[in-house]
Amino acid sequence: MKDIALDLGLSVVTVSKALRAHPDIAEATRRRVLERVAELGYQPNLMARSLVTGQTWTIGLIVPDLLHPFFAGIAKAISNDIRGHGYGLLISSSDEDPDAERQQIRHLLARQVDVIVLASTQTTTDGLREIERRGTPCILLDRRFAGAQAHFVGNDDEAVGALATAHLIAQGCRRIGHLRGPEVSTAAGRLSGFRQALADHGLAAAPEHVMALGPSGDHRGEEAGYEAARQLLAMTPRVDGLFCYNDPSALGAMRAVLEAGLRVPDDIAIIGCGNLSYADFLRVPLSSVDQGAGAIGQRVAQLAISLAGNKKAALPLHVDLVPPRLVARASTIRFPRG
Amino acid sequence: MKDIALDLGLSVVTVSKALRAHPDIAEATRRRVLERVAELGYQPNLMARSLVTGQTWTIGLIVPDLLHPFFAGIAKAISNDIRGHGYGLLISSSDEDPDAERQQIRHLLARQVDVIVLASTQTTTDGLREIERRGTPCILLDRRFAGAQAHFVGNDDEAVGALATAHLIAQGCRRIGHLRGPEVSTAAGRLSGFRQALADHGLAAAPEHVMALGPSGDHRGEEAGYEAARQLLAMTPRVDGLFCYNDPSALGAMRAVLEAGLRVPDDIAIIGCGNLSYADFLRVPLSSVDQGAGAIGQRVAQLAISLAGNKKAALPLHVDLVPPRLVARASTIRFPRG
DNA sequence: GTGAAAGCGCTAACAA
DNA sequence: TTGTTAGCGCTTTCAC
Repeated sequence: MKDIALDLGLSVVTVSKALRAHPDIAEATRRRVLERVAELGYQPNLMARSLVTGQTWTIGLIVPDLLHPFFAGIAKAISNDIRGHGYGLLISSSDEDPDAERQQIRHLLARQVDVIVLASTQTTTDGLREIERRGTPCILLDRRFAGAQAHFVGNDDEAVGALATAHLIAQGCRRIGHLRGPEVSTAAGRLSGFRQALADHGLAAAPEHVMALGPSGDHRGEEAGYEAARQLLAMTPRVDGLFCYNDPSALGAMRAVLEAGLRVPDDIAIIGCGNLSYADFLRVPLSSVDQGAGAIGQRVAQLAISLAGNKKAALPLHVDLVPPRLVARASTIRFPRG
Repeated sequence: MKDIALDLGLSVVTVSKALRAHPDIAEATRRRVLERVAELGYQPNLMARSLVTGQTWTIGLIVPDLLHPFFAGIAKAISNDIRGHGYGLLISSSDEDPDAERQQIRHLLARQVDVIVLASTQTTTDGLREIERRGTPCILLDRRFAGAQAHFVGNDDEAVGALATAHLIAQGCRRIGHLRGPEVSTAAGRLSGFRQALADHGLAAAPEHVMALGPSGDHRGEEAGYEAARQLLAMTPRVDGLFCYNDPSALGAMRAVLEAGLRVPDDIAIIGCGNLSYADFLRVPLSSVDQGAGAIGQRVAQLAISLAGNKKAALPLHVDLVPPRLVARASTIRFPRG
């Protein structure tokens, strides 16, 4: 295409420089070039440029499920925030499948992305080896790993658990249960925050009041929550407050409680996590902890951009814990003054 | 990297061919090469390859809002379906902003994507000119345009409207209203299907029973639906069935109806469109028309892959109308057998 | 079956 | 201020 631009009697180099506003180019020539470029609607081939500069202006994102509002929200925020900086976002959904995820990682690496952003479904840190070996900066999202040579942006999950639990305590709950999630950092953090908040108020959870939701994760969360809550209701003494790993499980738990002829929040107050968009419209609007997907996405975008710029000097590992926000609705509000 | 592979005493060419399972390469050499490649964890640079082959194995996707479950579902399905074929998905959210969308189009073009998939927010077909000029195949998604030189995959919106309306009629509604959406093909199609279904049953909508939701689109759909429904309730005679452009507006409408002391579905049956995931958990579970985002995504993926292969011989314009599916819930079911 | 030469579209050094 | 020479990492003829 530059050949075509040579009908200005210039060399390819000059045009190239003019296009990138290189300092040592005459204002007049630059004008002529830009004008002709506009006429022809010419656009430089970014691939070719990348091949020589080594920067692709591409950020790779791998999430377990694009349909999940949390990840979709993050993806949207990243997309919006990098747009103005000239970056593109290569997204793939790993479908909660560790093998697919590894394949995606290799794929992104082959495409020479500048940064990889990864909400991993792996259980080990092995999958990251290849990324490290290539020297590609990596940002872990949401789920944390112990010895990973990667940056991290996600929620402060202990704060999530503590926030929800403290709220239940403030609403007068004293026998608080927890439906805990799978064996990933988020679930562990929320459980730990739960325990911490109880301890801070001189309380403790009865062991049988902490139920695991099973490996279903968010998939069949409603059913898992329903089942777990039914078991929990059979315990004596009964819980009077329940913090659920996520909103779907909280929904299921609420169904179980209502079916048992109990009232929410009077008999049992229920709070979830995720603040899904339907929370307002339920039979009993669901209290929840908002994770701030938008904020997470913004911070990821900002970090990714700075990493993409500094390909050589690896920045020190950055850990960014986004604070959660409590959204109290009818399912927990027992005292109007709250 | 190939240089490194030259420690096998082969030429770059041979390695290149071996990697791509070129026919005229000795099985023995191929083995040696692949072995060494595995040892080193070498991966060919896809950019460099693209530069010479002209195919980038990249599909560009632009949607108005990645957070919207309809588009997120499509994106997820596309991502999953192209994965195995070696394609990558470059996604961007235009945020319902036509200018941002045009910028994204140029960006994708500069990146030499093989196919552009676009759920456009444009009102005219001008934005597509550049795509055509470049000869990049284009698939329009969801929203249709009259004279566009592009393929189309989306819902059969007339069928959406007809399906919902026929269902209301079958449930005994006779004075059916419609909250219609903005001036895009989807809203027009649903309105037209609505009218057609009524006509097919010897009915017609009173003009004052068709209310526009205003330009809010899906954004503040709930409020828009609430407002529109309140106006509708003031009319005499009152509607006994209501087909809403989307689920959020149906939710708002339901709120208005319940607040007015009327029953759903006994006094007014309500159906939306989109089948959002919360529909099951509402005070009155909401009937809806499912658009089949997954199916749309699959068909897009399939079409995109075939287009990406045939860059030279432009395929005949393909129009793929995915049939909608009725999901009847409590908000419309008046006759248990219905 | 293998390799040498040429080039994809662009930019980095240096020279002019 | 502009142009020349190289070369990014790969694939394509087309000889050998």
